[in-house]
Amino acid sequence: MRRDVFHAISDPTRRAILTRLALQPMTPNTLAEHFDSSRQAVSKHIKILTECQLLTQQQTGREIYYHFNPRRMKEVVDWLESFQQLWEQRFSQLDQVLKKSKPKK
Amino acid sequence: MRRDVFHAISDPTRRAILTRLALQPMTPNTLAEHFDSSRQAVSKHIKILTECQLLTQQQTGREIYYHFNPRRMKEVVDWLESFQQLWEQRFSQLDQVLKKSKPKK
DNA sequence: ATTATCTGCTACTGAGTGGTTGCAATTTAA
DNA sequence: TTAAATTGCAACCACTCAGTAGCAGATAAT
Repeated sequence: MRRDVFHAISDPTRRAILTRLALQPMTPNTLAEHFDSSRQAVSKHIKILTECQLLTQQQTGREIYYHFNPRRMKEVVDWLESFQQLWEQRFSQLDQVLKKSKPKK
Repeated sequence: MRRDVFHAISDPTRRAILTRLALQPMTPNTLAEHFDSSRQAVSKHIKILTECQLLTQQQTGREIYYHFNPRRMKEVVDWLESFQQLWEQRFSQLDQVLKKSKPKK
């Protein structure tokens, strides 16, 4: 089963959950109150987010607080940055081609 | 049918396609030669990427060159940046709490 | 004119997804 | 001790997804 960060943030509900938990750690129950989805649906999203280490657990009694873990989000940031770099590099190569062809005219 | 950028980049093959096309515009056939997937599979990914405007077409004769369109990728960058901002803001709020509680000790 | 090439579209298949329901385990409250 | 609360897990359902195979339209080559 695929459990990578890109897949995790592809769902809008999961992105909303991440936003909530980035502001404040919460238990599944209190988290579910902020969404239209049921507790079980939210819990399933939490499981996916935990499995790819975007969330960490902190149990106190029967309650479990879930915290956002920014370390894994870096994977996405890194990909985007390298992609942007690639894209800009392509244009600089294009510039070189244009400079080389300029003297010919 | 869900056709947003986050879903589009959730597939590793599609990310590889985007990387290829960011370097150099290509036709589906030549693009498929760089992957293990069949032409039809690649073509399906191209369709998805085109529908969410991550790719643009440029037809010349019977060949269609697909170009990467960086504008839509900004949606992901923006979300990540606002998320990062949120995350850092949370810590600054935490700092304020710590500052307020410090005098008490 | 006929054949080959390039491409998109549709139907199909197996796997995965999001959601719901019910249940069991653990912890807290009465 | 008994009842309520919090949570995770498994089974199920309708839907989507990635991939394959076959076909049709348009263009290029012979």
